[in-house]
Amino acid sequence: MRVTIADVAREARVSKTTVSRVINTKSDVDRTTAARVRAVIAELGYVPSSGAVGLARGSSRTVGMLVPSLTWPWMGEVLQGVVDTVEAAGYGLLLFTCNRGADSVERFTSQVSARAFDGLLVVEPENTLDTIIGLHRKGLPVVLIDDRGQHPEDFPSVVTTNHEGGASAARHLLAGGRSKPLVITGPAHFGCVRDRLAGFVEVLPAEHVVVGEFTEASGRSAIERIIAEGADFDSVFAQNDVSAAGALRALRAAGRTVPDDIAVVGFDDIPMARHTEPPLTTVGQPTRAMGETAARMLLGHLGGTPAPDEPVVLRTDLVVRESAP
Amino acid sequence: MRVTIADVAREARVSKTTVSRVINTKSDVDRTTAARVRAVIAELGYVPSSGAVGLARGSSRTVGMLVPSLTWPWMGEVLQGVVDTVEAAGYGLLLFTCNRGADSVERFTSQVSARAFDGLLVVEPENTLDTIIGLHRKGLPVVLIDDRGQHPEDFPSVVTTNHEGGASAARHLLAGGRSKPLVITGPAHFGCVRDRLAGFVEVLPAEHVVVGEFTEASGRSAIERIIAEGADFDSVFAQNDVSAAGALRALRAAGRTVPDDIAVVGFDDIPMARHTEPPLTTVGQPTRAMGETAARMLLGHLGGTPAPDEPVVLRTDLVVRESAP
DNA sequence: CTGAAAGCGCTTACAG
DNA sequence: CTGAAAGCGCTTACAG
Repeated sequence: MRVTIADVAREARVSKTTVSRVINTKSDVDRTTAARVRAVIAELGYVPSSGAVGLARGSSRTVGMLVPSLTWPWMGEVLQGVVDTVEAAGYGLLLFTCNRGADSVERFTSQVSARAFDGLLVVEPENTLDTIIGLHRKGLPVVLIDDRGQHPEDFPSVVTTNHEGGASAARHLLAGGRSKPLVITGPAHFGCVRDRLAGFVEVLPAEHVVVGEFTEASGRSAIERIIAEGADFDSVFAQNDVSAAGALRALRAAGRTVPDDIAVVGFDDIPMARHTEPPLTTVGQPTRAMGETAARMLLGHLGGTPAPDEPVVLRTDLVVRESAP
Repeated sequence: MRVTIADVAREARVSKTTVSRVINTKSDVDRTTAARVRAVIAELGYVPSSGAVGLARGSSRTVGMLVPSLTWPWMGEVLQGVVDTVEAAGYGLLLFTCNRGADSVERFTSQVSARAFDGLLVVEPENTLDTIIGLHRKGLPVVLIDDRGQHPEDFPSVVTTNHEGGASAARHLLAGGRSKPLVITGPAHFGCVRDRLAGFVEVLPAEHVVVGEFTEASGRSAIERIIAEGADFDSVFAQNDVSAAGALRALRAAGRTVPDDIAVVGFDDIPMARHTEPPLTTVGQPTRAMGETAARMLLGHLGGTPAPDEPVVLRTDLVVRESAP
């Protein structure tokens, strides 16, 4: 049978109130009484029921996290950062991915109403931003981990320096003597895509820009198309590593040598980047730090610190490998 | 203010008992009464508090999952399989990684006593098996996702055909005309390492066996060492893809061509496997299915279906790519 | 078919 | 410094 606060109270010959006070280390408990209660707690192996505590206190000491997918290359790092931070604070992490359409979004929002968690971290799944904003308006603390650069105003979020990241890629290529870049972007409606491109072309104007889809296939076909067109280019800036990997493959298939003929720079620095042939120079995103920072912001908010209304900006960093030395 | 069952009852002019019966679709409620209650529920946007329900019912409709790391290449797939299954059943998923030593293991076990979840899925973090077994003995439903082949007897678990996987790699190399394989294993104390090796050598005896660590560096150094020794080999079976990637790199550095000089086969089929140079032939593990299966077993157990006492075995499948055509 | 009441295991004014 | 009692929002015998 479960050990309850009543058992502890009886055994220690005090009231449940006093036991509660000891557990929650309130002042105003006699030192020897407190010691006796603690001894009984240890002896009985008592642990407060999280459900009961949550009900009585009106909070669950649990944080929710909503993500579009768990298999994206950088998601593991973000999650790890979140879990580490949340666990260290004594909170639990409830994980959701609503990838079954409207139905599952609804299921998710009902968990919110059920008060299953006190606050929410979100990497936005496609078409859920309105829902998220709605929940936030209704009082749910939310922090957005913004991988797309399209957070609404005044919304607590962590972002990275996409513009500067693009610029750093351009500076690196320029310093390496490249002047005719091909840019393979991601989907055009993402803010990060616009920012990375803007940062890049400010430093190094690009005659060739192909809109990709952040997929290997789109990276590959961008190269195939541009080569078929007979375009003249000496370098590639792919806006994520996955499409950069596709580009590397297509270049090799076309008989172009990387980096001698064509230098290639990616974006993200996912684990795969060090295993491509040749290893990929890329603009690294601090994925783990993004998770940690977002979690800290949310926990802070739950603890009473007002969330910053400006997005928190984390730095990207160029990682130089063989594809663009 | 939160809408409670009392609000619904008042508005629908019935007792809380009746509302509860409607929510939980018990029989014995007048059709028109039920309809009226449902209408009020919809109108008020009432959602039962998960904490209160859990407390009253003694269960949380939440499953816990304990993993050693969230950044391992195949963990995302396992997690996705788990989350999909658990969500579809209307359960929540509480995620734990106790990678801060004994301290965090303790924190985790106290969550168990707190009844934060009804059952546990675990990919065993180093040195926690005893704790897990202890929790299971005390009545916590547990299903082990066994990536190492070292589950105790009579423990509900899902495993893969490591022995057959090793054998399939050997058969493939043999069919390709290879006869002098080098095997790069993982840590010797893992059951899966022994099984994969045993399956392999039953088909194709290996003169050269190097104990690795499932890391890129260990794969690389295994090749460097064996080449330095002047060993004669025409193929490599690396027991995971990460070390196979290291092997590919070292072979290239040593001027050996893959697959012409040396054929290479890995194990796992992580996403990276299709991006190595050349793309890696590998023994695929059904990682997502492992997660799904384990989750289904656990949910079934929570629902009353007795858990199978034999491990559930999932099939590995050879994926042929260019490194060993 | 329906409801009053007790109970799940805590916390928190309130009173002393 | 301590305790009795009410309350958090549900479910579940029990009685009708």
